[in-house]
Amino acid sequence: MTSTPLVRAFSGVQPTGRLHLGNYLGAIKPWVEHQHARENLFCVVDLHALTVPEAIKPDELKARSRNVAAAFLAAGIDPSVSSLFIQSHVREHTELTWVLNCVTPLGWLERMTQFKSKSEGRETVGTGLLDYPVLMAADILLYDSQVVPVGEDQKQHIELARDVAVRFNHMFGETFVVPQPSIPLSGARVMGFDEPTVKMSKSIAESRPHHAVHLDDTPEKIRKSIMKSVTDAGCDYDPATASPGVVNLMHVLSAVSGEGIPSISSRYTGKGYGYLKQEVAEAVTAELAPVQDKYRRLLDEAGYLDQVLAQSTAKVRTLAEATMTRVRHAIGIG
RNA sequence: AGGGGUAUAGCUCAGUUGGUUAGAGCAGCGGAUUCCAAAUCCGCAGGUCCCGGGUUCGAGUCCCCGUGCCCCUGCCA
Repeated sequence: MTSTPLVRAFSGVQPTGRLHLGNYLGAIKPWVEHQHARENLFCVVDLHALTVPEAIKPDELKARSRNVAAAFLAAGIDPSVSSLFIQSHVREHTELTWVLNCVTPLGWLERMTQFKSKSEGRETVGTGLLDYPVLMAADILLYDSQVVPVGEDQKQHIELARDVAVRFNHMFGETFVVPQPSIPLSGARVMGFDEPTVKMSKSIAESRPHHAVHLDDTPEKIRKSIMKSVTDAGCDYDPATASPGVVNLMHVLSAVSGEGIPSISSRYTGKGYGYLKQEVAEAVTAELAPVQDKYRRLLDEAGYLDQVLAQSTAKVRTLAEATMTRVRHAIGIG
């Protein structure tokens, strides 16, 4: 049986902070639902987690990387279909980064908006923070990735990866596949429960417990965070005019139940927000329960997780080695 | 490299001539209130006072060494 090769997609997730409902509904769940549509490489990018050295907790980083991988499996990523591996386990990422560094003009990095916003106000900025987009380019180019599903905030980084690939190809001959950004699969954009005007964020959630619902939260905590979520003094469920917090709650409910926003809106018209919150809390708890169950089992008997990671790593390493051989040959090293 | 300034709670900062248990505002957490939230009120928690030495009965405070950051002046095959 032969089939046309699937488009290869690369997705990275940082092992910083705990995964939350926004990560789940916005990214993981849609990935699971569409994992047969293309060849997916899911990479826990622990090297990217080093870019803010003040935040590195060496004794926790390994565990966090494994936790993220376990969460992916628990959410339904099928390791026989998709690859799931940890970035630092494939050494070629760092080697390619150095080569690409030498090809990347400094100005390209200095004008990255994420670098500017992340370095703003910080006392010291490590070189790694500036170099972050090059590491990301290496991640993508190493596997001849054709598409990279990212949100608006990461689009500039994909463009940099393209620019670097084109520049290298131009200087040293056709070596890299030039990747395309792709709209992430129709994921919900979940806003912070305590501040519904900003996207739910792992870093904010670390200092504000009720900012997010985490994948490993207890039902009591889930309920509390949702009940405490910010709304307004009125009673408006019209998606066009309702306050951000109410709209966010309706989106979350829609994402887990599949019910359309207009239907939810009309069901609750005339009722207090408390009732909506209760339903959201119950729906989220029910949605997460089986995932949490599997997640705990995976971490309890770590053998399976390690085996999955080892198999995926071996598989993707073949791709990485092939690319690096081309790169070394093109540029004259190795 | 030299000179100066600075380092205290998650953030912004107080902290007297060296003196009891290092404080405030904001943020956070819990409670009251509210259909829920907000506002308000009550309460709670949070610190290696940058690291290491020294002086002293006693050091956040004084001295020395180191480190990070900011400013100035230089050096640079």
